[in-house]
Amino acid sequence: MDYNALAELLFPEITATPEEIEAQYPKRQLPEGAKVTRIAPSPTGFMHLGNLFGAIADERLAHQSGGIFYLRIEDTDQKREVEGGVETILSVFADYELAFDEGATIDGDNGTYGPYRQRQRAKIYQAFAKWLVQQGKAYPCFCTEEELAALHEKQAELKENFGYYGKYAVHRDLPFEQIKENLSASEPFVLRFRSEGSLERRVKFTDLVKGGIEFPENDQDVVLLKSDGIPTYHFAHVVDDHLMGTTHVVRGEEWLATLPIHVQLFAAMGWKAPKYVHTAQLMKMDGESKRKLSKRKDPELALDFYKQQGYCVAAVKEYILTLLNSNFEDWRLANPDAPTDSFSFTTKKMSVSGSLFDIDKLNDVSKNVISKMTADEVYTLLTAWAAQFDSAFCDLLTRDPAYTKAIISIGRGGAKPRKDIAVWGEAKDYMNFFFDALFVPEYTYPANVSKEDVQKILSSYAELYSATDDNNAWFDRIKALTDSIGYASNMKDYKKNPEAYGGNVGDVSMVLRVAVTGRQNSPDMYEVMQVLGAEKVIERLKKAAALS
RNA sequence: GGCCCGUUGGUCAAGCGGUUAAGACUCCGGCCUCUCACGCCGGCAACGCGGGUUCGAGUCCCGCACGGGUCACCA
Repeated sequence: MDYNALAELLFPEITATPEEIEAQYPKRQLPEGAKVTRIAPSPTGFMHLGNLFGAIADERLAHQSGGIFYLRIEDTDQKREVEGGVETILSVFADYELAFDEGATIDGDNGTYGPYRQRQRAKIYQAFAKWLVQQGKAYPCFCTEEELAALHEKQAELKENFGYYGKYAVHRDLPFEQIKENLSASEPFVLRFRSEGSLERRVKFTDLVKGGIEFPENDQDVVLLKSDGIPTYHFAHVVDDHLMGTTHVVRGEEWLATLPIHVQLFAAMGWKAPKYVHTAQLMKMDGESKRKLSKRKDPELALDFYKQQGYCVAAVKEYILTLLNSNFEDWRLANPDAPTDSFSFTTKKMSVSGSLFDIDKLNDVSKNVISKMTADEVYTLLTAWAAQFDSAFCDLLTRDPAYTKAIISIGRGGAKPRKDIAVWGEAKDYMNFFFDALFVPEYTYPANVSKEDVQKILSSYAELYSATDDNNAWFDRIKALTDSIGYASNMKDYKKNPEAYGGNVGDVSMVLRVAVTGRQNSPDMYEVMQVLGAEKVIERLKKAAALS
């Protein structure tokens, strides 16, 4: 077989040589040890937690080492591509503040190792494919989908391994004349790799997460170029990551099974393979068993869902980091206020087995993250969320920013900050009584306090309240009121001899709390009254008295 | 079915031949306290099974079981 003639027959319009292309992608000039990583999603219009998982690892690995983190769009499957898919990807990474040094952007590409969209690189892959054909390492296969399906069935019956290999690789040695004839009849074909691998031989490999692994060589004649001339993942990965100088490929462990193919392809091209980091899958409970997060089955794990619920970016990132590096949590405990970027991320601390996504843990992390924010930060994030998902609430929040910030400030700062909300979606319930429009009181008083006493407490306190009191003076007044109606102002006294009193200072406080906030749980009453203002407090006391 | 990866409390996980088998989340008590939250103290709860190796095994080896992944002109 004249492979040069075959190459010309197959790719008459491709003139670029591998050398010429390589010249356009010079070796990157980076400091010693700098890692080049990439995130390479498909524009399917859907991003979920798993995508972020890898992206955060990529970003840290690159930027921590003074390297490059870039975005490549893997749009080789036109069938699955949706309109705006690239925009979705870009907006998610923008939301999560993952900064790319180069790659696809909204108006094109940024960087000198592009193009960063694979379909635009078709000619590049084809040039390398042609070169493989010239060496007899690749050949056209005219099998139809039906024929391949039939082959699969036959192999199932015979209990043989599935796929296109060995004796089943029927078009492996098609005569030149036959190929020429098929081509002139416009028969579609794919370009397959001619595998010299054998299941008898084993290859050893080191994965940065899994450690040493060993597997049989690949014996499949995998598809390099699909019938539309666009490469499969396998070929695109090898060509792109070589040309673009990727040093570390971070990807999900579902790729482990195809690693023999990639290793084989790199060797066939005469290139050095990158280091691989196969990350354990994020799992989800499905009935009794765990399973990999699935795009189709788990829409609630779409990043959109978190955005809608009002999980803040910092919290989601922080949670992912705890999953990604097992020592992150301890580090955070020891360095509560350090920026996450100062944590030294390492592939050595990545888990080998898949972990279950735990919403309770995320909520806990989120409460901590929010509790450490300033009131201004919370105000900015909360109103931004509300603007998108609850515009009526947003109007209330932004009507008087100083007032809203005062609400947010309650219990904030100090050594023991409140941790009331995990997601912005909970904020409305938490603070509703501060807004008349949302104030729907439920006047349920302590059972041991008589109606008369409720009236007494409410009317007396309406006269007593002074907004200029400090916290102690404020409580002294309540205690005085408590004594005046024959209740115990000292809890210890009360506990010693409960029969001697009608109730205690806690009961009195509760009556006031119910009247002012319309419920039995609230943040610190003194602060609540300060924020509400004397006028509103007295108005609420009177309203409650009238309705009780 | 073949191949590959994995298996410590409900969840996330330390552990690297000798530990009372850490810690975090959840849950349950208690304390603090004007409620809640925070905080503090305490509690429940784990090395998949069977063989080896060894004075000694969660840790090493071999089987098995179970779970997961993968076997496309999808990535």
